[in-house]
Amino acid sequence: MTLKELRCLLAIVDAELNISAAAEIMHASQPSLSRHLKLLEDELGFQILMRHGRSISGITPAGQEVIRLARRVVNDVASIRAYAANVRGEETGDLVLTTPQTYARHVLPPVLSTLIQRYPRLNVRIQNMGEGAAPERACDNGGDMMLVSTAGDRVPPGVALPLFRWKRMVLVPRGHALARLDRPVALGELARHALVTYESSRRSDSSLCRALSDAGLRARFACSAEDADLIKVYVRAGLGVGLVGELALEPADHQEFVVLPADPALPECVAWAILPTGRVVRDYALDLIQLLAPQLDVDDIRRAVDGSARPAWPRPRLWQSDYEDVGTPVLPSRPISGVTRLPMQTTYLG
Amino acid sequence: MTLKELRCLLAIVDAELNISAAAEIMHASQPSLSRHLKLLEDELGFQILMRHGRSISGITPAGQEVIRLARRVVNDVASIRAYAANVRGEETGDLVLTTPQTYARHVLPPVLSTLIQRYPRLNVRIQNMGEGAAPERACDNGGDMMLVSTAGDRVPPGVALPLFRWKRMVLVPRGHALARLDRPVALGELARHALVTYESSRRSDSSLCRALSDAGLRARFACSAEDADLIKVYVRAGLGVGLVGELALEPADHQEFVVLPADPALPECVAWAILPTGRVVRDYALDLIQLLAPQLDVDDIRRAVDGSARPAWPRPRLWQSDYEDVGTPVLPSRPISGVTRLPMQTTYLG
DNA sequence: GGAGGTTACGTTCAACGTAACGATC
DNA sequence: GATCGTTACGTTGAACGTAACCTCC
Repeated sequence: MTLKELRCLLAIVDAELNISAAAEIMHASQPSLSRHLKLLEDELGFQILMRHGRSISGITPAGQEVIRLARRVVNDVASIRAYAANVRGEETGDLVLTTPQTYARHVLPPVLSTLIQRYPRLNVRIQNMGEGAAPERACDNGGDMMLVSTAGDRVPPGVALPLFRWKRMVLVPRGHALARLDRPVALGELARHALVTYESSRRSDSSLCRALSDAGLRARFACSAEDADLIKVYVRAGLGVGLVGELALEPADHQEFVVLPADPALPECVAWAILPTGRVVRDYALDLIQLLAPQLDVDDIRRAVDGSARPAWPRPRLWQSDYEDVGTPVLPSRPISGVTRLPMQTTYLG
Repeated sequence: MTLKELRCLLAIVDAELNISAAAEIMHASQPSLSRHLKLLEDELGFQILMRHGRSISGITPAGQEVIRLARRVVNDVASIRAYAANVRGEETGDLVLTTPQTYARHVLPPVLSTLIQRYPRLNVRIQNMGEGAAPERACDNGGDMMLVSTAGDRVPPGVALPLFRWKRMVLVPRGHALARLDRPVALGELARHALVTYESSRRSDSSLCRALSDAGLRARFACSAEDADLIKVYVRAGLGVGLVGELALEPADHQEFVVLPADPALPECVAWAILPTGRVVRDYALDLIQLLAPQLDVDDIRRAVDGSARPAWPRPRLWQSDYEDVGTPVLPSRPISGVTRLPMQTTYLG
């Protein structure tokens, strides 16, 4: 069994069981992958993938488990590489973020700007994700970090770091019935209007629906989107009362809309960073977390990821709406890596 | 980076940094290992091992971490192999047990006999271990399972399965002052005599010492051993009052000695099986656990090992001294493996 | 000078890609 | 007949072992 065989298997699986496509991705010939797969199956003594004659049609039950284990192996190898890159003080690499649109649009820009200033050759890739969706397959997608919002207690698997808290705000066009309130909008008032809010709030177990049903009320949705900016568009178009994260509000929105706090009974949301358990985290990924949540301790994070401790995280601070006004975010002093960096040529004498 | 390189690194480390010795173990030439190590170090960009000129003198700090990660990789690969062997219904393989002498001598014989009957080609290797020693490096030694005793709450790392409980018994020669008691020996009486007991009970945080000091008493040791049979020898020689696990008592001992229960204030001991977290467990290892602790659920164990659940284990039963009298232990019905076994030639159609 | 690690070199075999083939839709 | 996987085969290069070399006790 070789790493190459395992990587081929995963490539084939990730290419939706198309060997030719997987071969392209791996920059190898198709027969080569075919062969590696066969070798692996021969060694294990059973089929991993099911065949319809000559085409691959699925994964055997045992294959599922093999794939899970194979993923662990290649992740572990990636960890060694990442660790070495940290030791070398390498400042290049990939950073694959899976994040809801709201963070990508309203939280990450200044933060990533600072990060890229520090690591000019860093390659950040932002993968969009539904506001609250895909909590299960958290970090199995190979990404380095996932950002999620929760209002309840269901934290997805992996190492979950509470970054900051934020509140939802009510958004109505000037001249709307609620516009003259000048105080938090009560749950009852929310229930009386058609709402325009996040897709994820529509689920009956969402914090919004639960807060309303706890008060004996029920939400009525005019329209929902995954994207706070789209929500604004529909509020502007008069479809209903908007309910968005304060993160998404910019100065111009306060000009155009009337923005009111929501009933305090509507729970705060928490932004979490989810790190894959056991994988070594690159220094720049920790830097990103530091920028998002200065209250977190880097060593605590490392210990949590490698499983050697289960720290009690500090309560996250409230997000300040106009991040830029508070000054450009700063990076902690370097190096943050847990080990002393060795210049490559140094000969280590005992 | 290849698996071979990682394996070479570990072989060198495990051969106490002697490449030549490691080469012998790996059935390869010494320059080959030397080369693999160099390739790995070149790829990582820093030294893993420290050199005094041409001899290897130690491990760099970063190297320690690389070794830790490398161990994880090769363990994970071993897991794939073990899983495949389970799927194939393979009944051959190694089972490396690390166990205190008492279990090896008094608990395992009938159990392993049954196991070997079921798996005639199984290769069991028993590694001796101090009665309570080496709790940290639990399963890092590459073994499949570790048996330990605890009387307190300090359970070593890994997946700890409570197998059974046992009590300590007081052992005195016929004619000894305590011999006519015919009732449990009180703590005060124990403290008045020189004791002959397990090495591990000598530690000031042992359950024996704690029980005595809680009663304002202090133990006096005449002699201690890791081996219950040695303890009997010294009791026979009149060195003091013996204190041994009931497991270690055989019919002949009741003839020769006077055996009395110890004060109930002396806590019961629990026998634990420690499995390495995350490693796939071979079916025969689970069978062994079943024989030792029929109350444990096989699927619970699998879930605990792969990290997908953290079951509440049932309270272990009390060990019965004369195991053989209760009948030969029986194995659960087969197959216990979590997956359907595939005959090797079967073509899986989707 | 011996134990133990590195360098040099020739050989071998494993892995790759091209091309031909087969099967399935 | 187009798509996709397998088999066949020739070539190349990576990895191994032997032997020579170095170097520190």
